[in-house]
Amino acid sequence: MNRITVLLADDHTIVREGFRQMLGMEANIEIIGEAKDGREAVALALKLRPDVILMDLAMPHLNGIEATRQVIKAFPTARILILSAHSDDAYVAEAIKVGAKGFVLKQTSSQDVCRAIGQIHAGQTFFSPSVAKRLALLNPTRRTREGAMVAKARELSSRETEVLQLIAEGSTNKHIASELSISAKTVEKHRASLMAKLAIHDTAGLTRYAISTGVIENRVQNTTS
Amino acid sequence: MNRITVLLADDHTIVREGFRQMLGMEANIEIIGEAKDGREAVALALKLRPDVILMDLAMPHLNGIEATRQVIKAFPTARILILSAHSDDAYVAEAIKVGAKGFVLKQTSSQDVCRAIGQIHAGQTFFSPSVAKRLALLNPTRRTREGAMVAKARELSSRETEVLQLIAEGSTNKHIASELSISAKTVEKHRASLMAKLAIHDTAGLTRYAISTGVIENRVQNTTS
DNA sequence: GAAAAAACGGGGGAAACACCCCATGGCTCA
DNA sequence: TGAGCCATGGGGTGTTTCCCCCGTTTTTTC
Repeated sequence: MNRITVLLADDHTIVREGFRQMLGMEANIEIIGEAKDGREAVALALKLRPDVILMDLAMPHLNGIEATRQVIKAFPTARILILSAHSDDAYVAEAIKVGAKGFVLKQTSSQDVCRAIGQIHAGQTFFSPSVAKRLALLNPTRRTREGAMVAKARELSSRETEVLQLIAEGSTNKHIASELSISAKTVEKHRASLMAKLAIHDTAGLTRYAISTGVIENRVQNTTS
Repeated sequence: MNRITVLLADDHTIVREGFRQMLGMEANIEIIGEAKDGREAVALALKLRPDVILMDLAMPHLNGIEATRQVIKAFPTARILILSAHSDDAYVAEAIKVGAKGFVLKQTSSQDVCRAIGQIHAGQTFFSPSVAKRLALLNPTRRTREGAMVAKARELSSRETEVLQLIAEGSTNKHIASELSISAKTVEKHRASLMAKLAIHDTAGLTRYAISTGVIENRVQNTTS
C-alpha cells in the first residue's frame, strides 16, 4: 500500500487538527508533517519530501506564495496544493505563477480536498469551481505560436491602474475625466476594461481589489469607539 | 449526563468539519447545529437555543459581531464564544461590547477550545492568552467624567452596519432588500443614513470604511510582482 | 510589416444610486 | 410626555454607472 504522503501547512491549530482527523481517516493519505508558518513549511518540505504539500496562503513569517516559491526552487518536483479562504484573482494567478498545482478554498469539504490531493498526486491540477471560473475569465488564451504558451494573466495597463485608483478613492467618471484631461466617455471605457479583465462588476469590488493589491492605501485608525 | 449543546458558525467547511470531529470526541460536548454565515447563525441560535455558540468573526453576509449583537438582543442569556484568526484590539473590544463571553484565536488547540466552551457554559469568561494580554493594555479605564461626552460621532445602528457590510460586499440595493426581506426603498434609506453619519457620499468610500473598521475582511498582503 | 493592444472618443439605454419630500409605529430617555 | 432615534415604506428627480454598439490613432509586440 502506497499511501500519499502529505505535509500540512496552516497556522491555525484547529484547521491542522481537523485535517489530521479528516484526512487521516482516508486510507490512501498519510500526514507526515505539520507546519504552522511558511518558514517551517519550507524546512519540512525539504526534509520530508512529501508527495503533496497542502499550503495555506495566509501564514505568519512567510506567506504561502513565498513559501511555495522557495520550496519549488529547492525541490522542483514538489506538488503543492494551495488552500485559501479567498479566491482573489491576484492570489490565484500568483500561486500558479510560482508553481502551485492546485488551489482549493476553505469552503471546500474535506472530501473534495482529498480528491484534490489525489488528483495532484496523479500529476494533474485541481481548482475549486469558483477558482476555475475566475481563471477562465482571466486568461484570454494567450498562446504564442511556439507551441509553448504561458497562460499569463492579463495585466492592467498603466492608464487603467490610474483610473482604478481614482475610482477606489471615490471619484466619479466625470471627475476622473477632468482630472486626467480626457473625456468622461474614455473613463467609462477604461472602467469597463478594468471590470472585464478583473471579472468584477461593481465599484465596491473594484475598491476591494484596489486595496488588496495596494493600488490605494486604506489603513485603519479609529475603531468606532 | 448533560452534554453542553453547541452551535457552530464558520463559513469554512473544513473548519466546521474539524470542529465536529474534534469536539464530537469530547464526552461532554454535543454540536447541535452548524451555520455558514452570520444570518444562518442568528436563525439557528434562536431556533436551537444552544448552551454555547462558537462564532467566527469573518463571515459573509453578516459578520460575527453583528450576528452576536442580534442573537444577544433576541436571546439575552445566549453565551457566545468568538473565534477569530486575529486578535486585533478593535475586534476584541467590539466583541465584548456586543456581549460575547469569550474570545479564542484559531491558533488555539481544540483542547483549549473545549476548555473555553466549558468555562463559558459554567458562567465564566474565557480569553486566549494573547487576547487577555491585549485586553489588559487596552483597558486603562475608558471612563471619562460623567456627562463629559466629547463630540461623539453617532454610531451606526445594527441594521445600518448590516447594510454596510452587504454594500461593501458588492450587493445592489435591490439584492440587499431581498436578502433582508425589506423594501429597496428602506435599503436606500439605510444607505442614506450611513452616508450622512459617516459623511461619505459614494460606494467606494463606504467600502473603504467597511474594510478599515473590520466590517468586512480584505485579504491584504503579498507583494512580489 | 502585420497584428494586437493601448489610449482616445462617441450614442443610446437600462439599471442603480443619491438626494429631496412624505409617512407610521416602536423604543428609550430625561 | 415629548424629543430623539430606529426601522419600515412610498413618491419623485436628476446623476452616475454599467453595458451594448460604433469609431480613430499610436504604440508595442511578434
